[in-house]
Amino acid sequence: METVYLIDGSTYIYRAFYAVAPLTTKAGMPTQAVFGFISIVRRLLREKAPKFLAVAFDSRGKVFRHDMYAAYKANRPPMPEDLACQIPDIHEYVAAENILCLRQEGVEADDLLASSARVLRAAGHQVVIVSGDKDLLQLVGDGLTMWEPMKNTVYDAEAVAAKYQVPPEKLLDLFALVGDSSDNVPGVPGIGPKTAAKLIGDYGSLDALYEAVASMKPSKNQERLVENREQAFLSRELIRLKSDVGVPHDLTVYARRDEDRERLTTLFSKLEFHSLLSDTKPATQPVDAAQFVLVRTEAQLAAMLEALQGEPAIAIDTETDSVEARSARLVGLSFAVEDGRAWYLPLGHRSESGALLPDQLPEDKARAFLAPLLSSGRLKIGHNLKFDYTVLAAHWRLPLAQPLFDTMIAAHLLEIGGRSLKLDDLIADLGFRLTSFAEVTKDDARADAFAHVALDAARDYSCEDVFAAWKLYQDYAPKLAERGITKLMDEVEMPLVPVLAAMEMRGIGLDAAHLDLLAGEFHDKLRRLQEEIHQLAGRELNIMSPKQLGEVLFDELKLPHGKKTKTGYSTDVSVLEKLATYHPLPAKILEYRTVAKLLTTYVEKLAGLRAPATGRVHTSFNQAVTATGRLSSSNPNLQNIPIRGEEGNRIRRAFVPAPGMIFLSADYSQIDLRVLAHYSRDSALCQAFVKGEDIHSRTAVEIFGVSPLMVTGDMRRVAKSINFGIIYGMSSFGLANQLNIGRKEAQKFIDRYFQHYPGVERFMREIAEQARRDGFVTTLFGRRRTLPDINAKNKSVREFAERTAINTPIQGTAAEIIKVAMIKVERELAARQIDAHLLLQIHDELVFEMEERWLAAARPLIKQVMEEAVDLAVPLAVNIVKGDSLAKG
DNA sequence: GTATCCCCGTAC
DNA sequence: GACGTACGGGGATACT
Repeated sequence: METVYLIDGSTYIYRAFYAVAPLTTKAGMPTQAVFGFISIVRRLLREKAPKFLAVAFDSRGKVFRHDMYAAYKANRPPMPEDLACQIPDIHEYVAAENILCLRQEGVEADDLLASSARVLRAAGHQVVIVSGDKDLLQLVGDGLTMWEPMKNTVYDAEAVAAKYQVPPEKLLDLFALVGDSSDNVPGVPGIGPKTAAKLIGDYGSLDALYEAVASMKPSKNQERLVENREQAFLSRELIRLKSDVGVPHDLTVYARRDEDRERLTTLFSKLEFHSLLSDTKPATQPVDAAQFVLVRTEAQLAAMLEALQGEPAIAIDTETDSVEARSARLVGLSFAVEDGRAWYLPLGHRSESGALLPDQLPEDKARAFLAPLLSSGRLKIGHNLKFDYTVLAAHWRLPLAQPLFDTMIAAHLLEIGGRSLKLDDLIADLGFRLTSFAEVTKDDARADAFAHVALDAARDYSCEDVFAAWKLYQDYAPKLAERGITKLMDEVEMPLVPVLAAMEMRGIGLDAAHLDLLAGEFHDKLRRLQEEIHQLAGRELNIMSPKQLGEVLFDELKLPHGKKTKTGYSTDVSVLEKLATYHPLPAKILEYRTVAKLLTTYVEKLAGLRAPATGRVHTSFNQAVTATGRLSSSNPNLQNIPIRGEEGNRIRRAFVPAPGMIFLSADYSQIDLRVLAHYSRDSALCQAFVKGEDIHSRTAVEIFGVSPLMVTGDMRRVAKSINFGIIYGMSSFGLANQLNIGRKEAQKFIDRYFQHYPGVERFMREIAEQARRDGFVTTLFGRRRTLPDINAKNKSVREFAERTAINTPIQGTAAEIIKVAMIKVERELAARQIDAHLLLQIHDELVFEMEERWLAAARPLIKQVMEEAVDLAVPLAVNIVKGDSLAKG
């Protein structure tokens, strides 16, 4: 018994055409459907490694269903010319890949798939249909599943039943009632999926339903059924798949054969699919351990260094006994160079009793030998170098010197890897499979598992990893150059690595007593609020459960419900605030939520993460997470510490400088709007910044048409909302919601805004056009964000991509500016031997720690370096304040 | 019991 | 549906 994959070619041609960003050859020949189609097939080949498969296509022209029903698919526009011209290349690809192609005049792909599935099932084989077409779900059953690669979901009989409320064998009857507007199959008008599922569920089948229809009690639905009887049965025949068209019975015909490399190469060259071209070269290559050397003695270490001598670029990896770099001890170090040679230097392998194993050089000796290399100006390559940097700096006081090349960050810049940036996953794309950590440690769950791995096994594992990093470098470096972001990599992202590592190592001080005080107070307050809430609700409930809250508010108290969520009625702030006018309960709930949030997310979390010895918390600043190039912070997230409200500020007060030190906080004033001014060159906006005006007041002057002296607090508030909204691509609806005003009025504000800042409107229009044309947007330093949905058919999906297109260059550029500032500030402080150090970055703000005596020198220097970090069309402005905690004001 | 989704709320 | 980027807590739900 074998598993056969049957690919629904036709739907994927269409999907690829509409879903993938427009792509053409240099000469303008459209290619995105071919590319998208190839991507799907390649993914199947890679992930499922099918031994047997076929792909089915629709035939051109009329099919038998047109004879049954002239209007079949009549509402379908003809295939767009841009797509039609790609069809031959798709067939050429299937042929070159040597995959069985099913195609027959007068028959649709669905029928071929149904027929093929039937004969294969009859012969006892498993069938997996690769498709996103719901009509094919009627085939699902014993031994036959459907895989939807776009969503990566598998449908078996249960999944179908869960989705449609009827088992797959009754889907045909269900669809007969519902119809299908895309194929112009009528069904019974007025009957949707819900009603249909109920009817089929109640009566068992379409036939049974119609037998009973006469005796049903009169209703709208009954009328509809009676009136459209013919249509329902016709619909069923239209949707019913034909499973007896001629298809190969012999399994061997479906067997996966070797692809025709030359033919593929020719095709990919013609289509200018450069990334696929390189893919075809190394199919799968085992990592060759023959050139992996275990370095046991001083002589061997000297020999290794000798071999590394002439190498301009060296990949490095550290093995440790902990995932926490700051506290980790070194277990080993590995090095790799271009031709596949790699070395493993064991240092901290231990017996079960904890004693060091023999055949390992002493650490101080290793350090002395390696220091010249690690401090040299040669390129050091690694995957997640911040980890290795931290281990070496914390453990050996030996920071890795620039230049660096972090393959994880490079992959992120190149938008490679989807959601996984793990070394194993990235190197798999280049055709290598690595031994997993679980394999080499034999599932040893101890934190220091690697220290107990035998030396030979550790050598192979570590050398594989460092070899992989080298290979990634080889692949990524030219791709960065192709995108024109080598400078971003070399001059921004890589120099930032040591800066972030140092910030993480320093941590920030926490006042434990103050946290304890807050915890006690918040607990008391929550207890009191809980009692009051239960009193007002008339019963006990879990206040944190939106579900239970909804029951009390909307079912029991009958308060008016507003917007819905997927699972019930919303109970978020905006809803509860409105309800507060009807009943005292919602206000109490809001208060409870606020305090609970502060207690669990901040007070308790921070107290738990304090390092006992120092009382400091050490966040992780991640450089390869966000789509725009911002940093993110986790464990704990120190970029979302509360700032609004008195209680939030009390949490900020828990962050304190070390004894004898002070904080200095420097934040960019309106950096996003200044970037917008730079991009748009809008003269009013630029002028406002050049003159150093309060931008929100200035905007208020413009949109309300009053003199500067007449601007009220309310006017400024409205202007501020608009200024922020603009950066996010907000609509009149959004602004209206934000300001609690009518939509018309909101639109009026927006109109007036654009009237006075016409350059901004032009910028927004042009960036969206550019995104539609290129399929991506870029930042000042060339970071690219691909927008797959920018030409989507679905309006809300497309509009979301458009807002992203507007926001990303602004947010991304602001992120780059502050990154550059961080690098320069640290450099300048060090050059002047000013002992002031970065602790935090909060997107537009930098927090430093220093002794008071450095303040006078540090303050103007930091301000100047930040303001001059990059050269924009408008000046950058920095506010800078001293503090004895993070509290504001 | 664990993993994941969803809702909600905090920051810029 | 309607305002962009994150992280994270807790409940609800799905899965093992």
